[in-house]
Amino acid sequence: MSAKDTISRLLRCRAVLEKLKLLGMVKVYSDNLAAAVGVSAALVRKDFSIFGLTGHRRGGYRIDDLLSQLNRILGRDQPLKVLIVGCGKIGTALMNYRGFGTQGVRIIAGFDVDPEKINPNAVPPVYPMDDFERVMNAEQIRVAILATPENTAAHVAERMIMAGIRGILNFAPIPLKGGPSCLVQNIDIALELENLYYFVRLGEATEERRGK
Amino acid sequence: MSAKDTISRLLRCRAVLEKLKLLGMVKVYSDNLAAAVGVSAALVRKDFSIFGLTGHRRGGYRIDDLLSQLNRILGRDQPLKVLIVGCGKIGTALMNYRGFGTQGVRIIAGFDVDPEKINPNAVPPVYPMDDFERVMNAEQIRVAILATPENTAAHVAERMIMAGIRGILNFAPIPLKGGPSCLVQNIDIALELENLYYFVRLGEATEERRGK
DNA sequence: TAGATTGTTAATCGATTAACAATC
DNA sequence: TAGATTGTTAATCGATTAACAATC
Repeated sequence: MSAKDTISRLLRCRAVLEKLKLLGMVKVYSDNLAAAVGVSAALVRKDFSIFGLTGHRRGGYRIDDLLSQLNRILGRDQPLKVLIVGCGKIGTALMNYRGFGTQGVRIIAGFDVDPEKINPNAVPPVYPMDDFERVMNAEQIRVAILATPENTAAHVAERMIMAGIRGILNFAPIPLKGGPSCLVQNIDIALELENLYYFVRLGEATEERRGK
Repeated sequence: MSAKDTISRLLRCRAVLEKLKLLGMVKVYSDNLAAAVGVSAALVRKDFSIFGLTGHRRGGYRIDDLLSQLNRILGRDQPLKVLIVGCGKIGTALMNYRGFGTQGVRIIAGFDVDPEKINPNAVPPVYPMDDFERVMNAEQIRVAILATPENTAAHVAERMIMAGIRGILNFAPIPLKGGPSCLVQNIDIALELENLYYFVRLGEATEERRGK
């Protein structure tokens, strides 16, 4: 899906632009952005043109302008509020993840069925799973991270979807399918490792062949 | 990159096949696999044909045969040994991740610069970063997970690559680029959430329009 | 002006799908 | 045999790139 890839690239452009701005830079060329994001300059301009992001012929792009246009498109007005379901190791790690603060992601609460994990006074608080629907509605949240063990993941996801969650980032070690009312993005860590390993071995195989 | 996608699909097919085998099933059709993996049957057969995986006209595929052929291609002979660099919240969570055991991924050790994190008696053990090269060579490891904070990630990655690591799965909240000797797969959690959120909002927008 | 960069169009490339002959 | 499924080819689809006129 290219729409997805286009948005990914725009998000990465935004991250780069924010860093450039902090460094005090004022303008940037498609060439610079492309190098920073790791794609071709033509593709950066193409992505921009899809959303009507414009610069100045000969003069590149004003970083401020580009950022405010990107923020309008990508929605950076309010922070992205997220719930975490499953407060085991991974869930807990994500509760206080450093990478979120800078990116405008805010973890509002965690949920678990294990009474020992509950702690409404922590920041973010951890509530019993029974409170999920209530908190979700009270805070108007539509995106959640799923981080339960494999055996409960599908069941829990169903409950979240029933409650009205529209997007799930799934860290459970089993891929889930979305549905008409809910998008699912699976993060399959074991699969990523095995995929990486395949190409590592492939590279070694071709190296050996060359070496001969 | 399709090669990457093809391998991902084959890995997912393998995972499905292993479950079917546990259930006592003997044969499977491209149709079944496709539904389980969430792609078209034609694509499953296409992926198979790229690697010469064959079944029986009219008779589908024998699960045992397919599994052993897939294992040959994807390399399931020995477990995939992995090191983790950075034993903060995320790194520690991955140290004992349940999803790895079943998939043949084995975390051999973790590393950190913080003396308080060191524990050579834990399973897996956590060593000082100074021991990285030694352990990597002793265990013949080529793939590692990077889970340090943003500010040290690039520097640490460089050290890992110098040491001879060939593949890095990067959980640090800053995308890294690979190089000729090392592949990098970035897991950018904030970006995944923002991407998901974009399409959630997009869906809501079109729903509203329909509602009118 | 001369030179450089954008914005966009057309060309290319590659992945997926459709379709069907082969065949069990 | 009749029917169903594979393996593969050709068609389609879509994303990326190349190229260049517009223009600052």
